[in-house]
Amino acid sequence: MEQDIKVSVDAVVFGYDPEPKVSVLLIKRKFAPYQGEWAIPGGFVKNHESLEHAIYRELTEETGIIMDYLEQLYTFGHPNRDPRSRVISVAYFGLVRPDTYKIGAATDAEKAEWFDINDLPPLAFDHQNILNKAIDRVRAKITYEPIGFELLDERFPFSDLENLYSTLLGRPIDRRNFRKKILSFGMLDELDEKVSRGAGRPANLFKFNKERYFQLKSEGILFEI
Amino acid sequence: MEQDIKVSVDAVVFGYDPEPKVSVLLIKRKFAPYQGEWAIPGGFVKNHESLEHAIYRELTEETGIIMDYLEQLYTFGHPNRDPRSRVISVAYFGLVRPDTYKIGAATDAEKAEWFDINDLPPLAFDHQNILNKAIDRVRAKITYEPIGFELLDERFPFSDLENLYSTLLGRPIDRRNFRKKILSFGMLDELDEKVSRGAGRPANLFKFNKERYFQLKSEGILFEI
DNA sequence: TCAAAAGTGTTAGAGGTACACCCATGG
DNA sequence: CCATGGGTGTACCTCTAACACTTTTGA
Repeated sequence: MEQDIKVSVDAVVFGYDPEPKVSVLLIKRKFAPYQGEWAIPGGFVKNHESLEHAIYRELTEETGIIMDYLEQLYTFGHPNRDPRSRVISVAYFGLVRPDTYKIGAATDAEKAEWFDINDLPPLAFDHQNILNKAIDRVRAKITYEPIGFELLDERFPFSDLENLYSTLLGRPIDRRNFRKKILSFGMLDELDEKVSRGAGRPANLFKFNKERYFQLKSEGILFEI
Repeated sequence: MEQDIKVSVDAVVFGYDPEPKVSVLLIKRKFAPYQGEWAIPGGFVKNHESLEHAIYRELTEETGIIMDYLEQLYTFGHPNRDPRSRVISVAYFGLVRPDTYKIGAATDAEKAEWFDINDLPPLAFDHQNILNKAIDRVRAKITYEPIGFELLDERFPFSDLENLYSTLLGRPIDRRNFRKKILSFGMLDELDEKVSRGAGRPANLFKFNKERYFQLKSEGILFEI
């Protein structure tokens, strides 16, 4: 008997809104099954495109967003995960910076919206599983690879980084120890620029130095929180 | 245009032969393409079986081996990775214990053989990529999860564990510090049994206590080398 | 001048790393 | 009795974790 299995790609796209909260991009489904329900963006792979190309294409079509970081997460293949037919889904997770985030939030054309990861609507298919796995992965990954910077503006005050980590990890962090540790890696450039956000002393801006990171990595010096 | 993509599963199965060396199970292909060349075992997924079921089935059919540990690795989907048509492969890696290992080595029925990971033949398709990724993953994973025990007999002398780690990590380890650290987790039961292997003082046997491991894990105590 | 956020050092304790000799057995 | 692999303790040093006050600005 001929194999009859469809292949789709789906992406859990994270954004960081320095309220602080971590958000996920969801779309409202236009067609059955699960019509009118929320789902993570994605769709079927075309015959001659790569999986990465497919996910970029779908995200552009459905949400207009462009990710700053993308990584394969897991492949979900349970035989009954789609009520129509056998569909396996190669899931990815993506990270976007706040400026992109803002644009995405305005793109109502396709009915895409950001949701706080602690306040999600019910999701179509097995998308809650996918989302849970993505959250676990991001949480674990920010402790040993510097992917957190992909959720911040290119130039950011140190407190944004602090808040991102303590929000994602779900626990308070010691500001002094955290700053000491991060700066000791020498992967951040301190800029001669300050930013003031309402009350309080203005903060110095920092920039993640990717070249320096790769150099240090090749010397065996690892990022780790 | 209708989607026409095939889905296969492939598994990189590791065994540990306390020579010491780490081996991978390969099969010699019977049919084109790449007829007569070595490849990692795998095959097409049936319409109504799960991906895990598919990989277990294929491994039984092709090599007669039963894995002690299996984990999804990555999904390879480049449009040209199979010369016949579009095929995406969900890759897994598996670990087997030496007793299973021995049986597998004898199962010549399907022309399956073990190869030292440092002395491999050229591989069909993109299987070298898959293998590289699997090796990287296993190497990284044994440092933060106790999967190494799935490569040893249920009861093993401590030196087997030492040799496994130093072989996989590709560097010498300090015997005293390693033993101190591993035993400090309290995940190993020391048995009242010794084993003698040729010359030298007989070694005490140990056993990995899985229940204790999960208990400690739930208390937040993590395995880490 | 007050509220709010940024910036900054020290100390005690835990954990990691380096290191060498004796023990038990088989041949 | 000798070759081979098994088993063990200590000291230094680095890294982590705990902890509170001063500075700079906007309102």
